[in-house]
Amino acid sequence: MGAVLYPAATGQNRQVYVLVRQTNGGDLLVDTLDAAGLPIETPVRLTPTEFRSFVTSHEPTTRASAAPRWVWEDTARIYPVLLTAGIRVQRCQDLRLCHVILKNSALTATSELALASPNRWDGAPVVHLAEPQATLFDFHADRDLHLERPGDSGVGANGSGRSVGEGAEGAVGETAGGSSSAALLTAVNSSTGQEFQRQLRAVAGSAEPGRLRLLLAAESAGALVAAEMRHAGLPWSADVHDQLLTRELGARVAPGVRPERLELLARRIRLELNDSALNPDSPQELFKALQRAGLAVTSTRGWELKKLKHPVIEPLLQYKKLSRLFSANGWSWMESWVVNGRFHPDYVPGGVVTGRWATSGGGALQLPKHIRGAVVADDGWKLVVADAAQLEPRILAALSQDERMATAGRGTDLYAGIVASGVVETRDHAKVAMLGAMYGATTGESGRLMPRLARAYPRAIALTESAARAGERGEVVTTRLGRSSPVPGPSWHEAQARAYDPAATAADERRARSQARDWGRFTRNFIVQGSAADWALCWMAEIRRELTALSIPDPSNSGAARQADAVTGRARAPFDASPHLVFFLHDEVIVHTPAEQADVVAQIIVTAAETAGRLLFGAFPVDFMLTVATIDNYAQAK
DNA sequence: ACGATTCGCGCG
DNA sequence: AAAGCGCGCGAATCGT
Repeated sequence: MGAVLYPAATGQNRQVYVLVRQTNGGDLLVDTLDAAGLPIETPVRLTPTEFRSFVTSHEPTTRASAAPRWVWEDTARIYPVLLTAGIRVQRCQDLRLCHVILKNSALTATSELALASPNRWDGAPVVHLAEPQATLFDFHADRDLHLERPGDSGVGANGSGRSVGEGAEGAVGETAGGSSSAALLTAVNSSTGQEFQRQLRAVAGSAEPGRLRLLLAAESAGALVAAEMRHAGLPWSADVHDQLLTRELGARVAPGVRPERLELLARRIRLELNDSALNPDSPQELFKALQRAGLAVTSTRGWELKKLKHPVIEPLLQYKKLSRLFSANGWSWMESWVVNGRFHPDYVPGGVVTGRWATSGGGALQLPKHIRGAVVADDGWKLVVADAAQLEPRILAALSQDERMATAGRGTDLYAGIVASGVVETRDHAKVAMLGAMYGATTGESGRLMPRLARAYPRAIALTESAARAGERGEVVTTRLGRSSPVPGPSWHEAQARAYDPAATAADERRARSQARDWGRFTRNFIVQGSAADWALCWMAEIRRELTALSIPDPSNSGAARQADAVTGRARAPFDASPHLVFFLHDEVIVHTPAEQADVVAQIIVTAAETAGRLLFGAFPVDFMLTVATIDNYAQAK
């Protein structure tokens, strides 16, 4: 395997960590640590205001100086407050997210961290804001740093009304006894400090410290990006959106009322099905009405209805389409999530077991294609939209070192390359066959085409198969950078055990086999989807780093302007003047940029993809092709 | 009445 | 076209 460019633990560029902890009183305890995690300066206790100044003064103002890595428990909690004060940081280690990775990774399975009995670092994920307005937009600049976990106010899970300080640093046993400030000021004695030490040791003691170090850095960078994207928001034209809704649904109506077009369609459906009381939103009622009309359906799913011939089908499909638009992305959605021309969704880094992000509000990852025209760049600005083409097959080629598959995708659409190699006849077949290989299809067209793929690309297919077999045995699989799949739950193991019992019935065996195969399909997909997520995080982290560098003066470039407002002398808001990420969707990013910088941004995105490929796979010759478009609104992409 | 689950559909 | 992976969300429906 070629040399892989993982970051070194130590070296010329000595890493400085700044450990940030919260106190009961709202102050912050800040320790500067060396690369080994040992204190190198006297710890300081800062008020929130002092902390903001501290962060600002420690972030580099030129490209020549290295940024510290801020080490804190939870980026989602602390970083929005800094952003609101106009402060960005370059790097961090999010202990909460990194803990999850290290706790589960097969690469650190024997570490002290992984073997420890469950503690507060294994707790439930933070509760995210349901209403973005609550703390994000009502924030007053001179209000004190506010580190409460938003969802914890009111009725908590245990109803105890546990204070922030207790949750963060006290009342967790580790600083028990003397919670004097002297004790709290000792980094190594704090829960946060101890956790950081455990994480450093887990990485250093693993078989692949370089990969894990990269993964933790990328995951943490993702947490920064998620907070920044939510803060900046996706440019959103409420006017365009409203016009689209009005055109499709009719004029806006009061909540709880069906818009005109929906109501008319509902009446037609009732008429055609001869059921004057039918609620077309009720699958149950609809199913019965369809049966009564003599339609042999097994469900009310759209794709099943599409195959039928009956006067009700057309209005019904139309109704389903429009009611979806109305309920998922209608006016009430706009009210909730679009503020001052920006869509502020709540991203959840690490929200998916594979390492993909999830959302906990706003549904940003399910933004329907037909409303993307409402994503409109500001005047004088552009959207640079980039999509990693056929990312997962390319990841599979690299993971399995399948040079023939990599060759099929070199400089071209990978599916087209498979066709050109004579493996299958059409691009569609190539795509269906590849998806089948990565998802574990056994039947249908995909199942039929798979064997041809296996003959042409034995290494790639062997990898997906071995991942599936591992899952069927209940084993763990691991992504390129070290994120491991969860182990199946107790009911899975019980089902397997039952099948081996002498008294097992045929049904027991069938159930066990079926569940084993289910889990195999999960692990089969996990290595590909998860490694693609590894790649995408590195890609995005690289993009972010380079975009940030654009706004940091280059010391060799004399006369570079400081990022300050000429009139007030105060730092500019972080995102109102320079290119920044505004959207991320698994294998796609959008950067909002002043028009004159769009070309530079596009180049940064392309270079970042190459860098991400090298970071994961070293010299292995696989292309990560992008489609890049500089446009005014998102509907113009592809 | 209200929380949990199911259905259907949006995205990759 | 509609199986094969991963999600979130809203409305209806189930369960207590």
